[in-house]
Amino acid sequence: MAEPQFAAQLSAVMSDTPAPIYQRVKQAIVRQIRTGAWAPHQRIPSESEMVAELGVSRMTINRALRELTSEGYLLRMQGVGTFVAEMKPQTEMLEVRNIADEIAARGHRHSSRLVNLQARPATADEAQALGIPPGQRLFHSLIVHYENDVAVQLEDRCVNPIAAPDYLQQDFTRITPYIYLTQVAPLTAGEHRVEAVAPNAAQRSLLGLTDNEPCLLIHRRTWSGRQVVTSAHLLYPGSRYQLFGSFTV
Amino acid sequence: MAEPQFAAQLSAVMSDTPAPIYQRVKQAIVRQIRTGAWAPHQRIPSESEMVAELGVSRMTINRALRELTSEGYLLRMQGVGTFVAEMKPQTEMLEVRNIADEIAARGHRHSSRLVNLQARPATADEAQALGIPPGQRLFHSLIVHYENDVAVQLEDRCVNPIAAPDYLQQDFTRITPYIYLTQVAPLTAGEHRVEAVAPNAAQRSLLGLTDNEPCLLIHRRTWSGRQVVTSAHLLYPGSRYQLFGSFTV
DNA sequence: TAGTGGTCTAGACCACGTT
DNA sequence: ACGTGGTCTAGACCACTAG
Repeated sequence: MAEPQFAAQLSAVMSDTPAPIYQRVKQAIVRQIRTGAWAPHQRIPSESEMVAELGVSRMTINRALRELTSEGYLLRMQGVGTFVAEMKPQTEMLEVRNIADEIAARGHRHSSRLVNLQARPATADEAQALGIPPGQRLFHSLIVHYENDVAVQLEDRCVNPIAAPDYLQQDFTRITPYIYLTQVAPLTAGEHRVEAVAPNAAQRSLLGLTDNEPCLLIHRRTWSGRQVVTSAHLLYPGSRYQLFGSFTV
Repeated sequence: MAEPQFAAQLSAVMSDTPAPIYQRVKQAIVRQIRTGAWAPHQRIPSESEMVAELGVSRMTINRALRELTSEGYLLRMQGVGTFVAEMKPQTEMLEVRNIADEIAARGHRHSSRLVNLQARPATADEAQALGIPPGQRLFHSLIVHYENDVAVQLEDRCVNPIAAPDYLQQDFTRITPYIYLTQVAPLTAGEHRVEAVAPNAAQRSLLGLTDNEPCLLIHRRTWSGRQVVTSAHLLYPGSRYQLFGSFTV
């Protein structure tokens, strides 16, 4: 019933910061969890108990608890109570950014060379990736991206003509396919896969690789509604590119 | 002033679903954005306008708008208004999961072989990664992880003795270093980097690779407070492992 | 039946930016 | 001065789960 420690924690937070009440309540709760005073799976005081102990309206307590739930700190079950969530930093994340943005963010110059742009029948693999019948007409583009004139990405892309009928008429030295496609077909979902591969002779030549150095291959598919808009293979020289991510619990 | 389209949208959503009001308001707004009726950077009706048009309390409208803001759909500026956020799915994410969990999730059997476990002086690189003086004593472990007896990860890990003094006494065939370390030193932050590399002879031997196939290398550092707890190199055979991620806008 | 969280309201005061 | 979003309250009704 009495939660002197929590009340003390809160009043401590109350006094020093001029933050909104719901923020201070959140801070106090996170502190209880971080210090271990409230362990995972443990039930924490109910909304009405906090209202009584802290002298704050229930809506304010509710907002604090709701936000902490959506942030992964708490689990709530109607009719049961509120519990400390299990610390699960098991699935951390890596950013996958647009190549042109990434180069610009480094303060470098992006340029590209259009190697191929045509309509042709889909191979079996391509048809499967795009969700169209094998042999059906698709658009294909092959572009090398440079960072300060050094090749950093080989973009091998298939496009569903239904989603972007004017794809072949674009100037892909001025606009990247990714940007164009998001303009004509607002993307709603996507997936990507990363693996390490050895480039073949044609790929080595296009990227200007002399030895057989390993490359990162990102295979990305993008949807607009139920329709696959595009399927791309992005090949990066291992020595010139890294994926990076950081996280905070 | 009059927003017949929006009001119509909302009443449509209102009628069919028995969802909470704030949810229906959110859906209606998202629909306005998805269909392009409300374009990026465009100002949308104010809270009080929505209250008048939709006959809903301001707190309910406020909750809908607040949640959509935290979900990235909207931008709000006090004293100015609420605006449609720019669609920026530029930085998509890849999951990086714990190897044991990942194998278990596939319904396969995880096992591991402890190749090395010792205390030794830090090399220059290791010292830098851990944030300790070069030559200072650290713990080192080298473990091969198997999925159904096929090697899928080589885990080369340095540990800060300050953070985990009993590291050498653990049985790492029963508990993975990652799990042990999160137990003794609650992690608060981390970073990782992924690149494609060619494995050396020792690495090939430990992973049971015959040819010189490319590998994914994940370098991960983990903090507990201001202290680096551990720095690990995780090496995956390219043919046996892929990172995967999917996203929805 | 009693307690929990989930939602909603009508009204209020405030800080902020524009005019 | 005015309209904006940011916050807070006191009270209410409901759905759900447990004993």
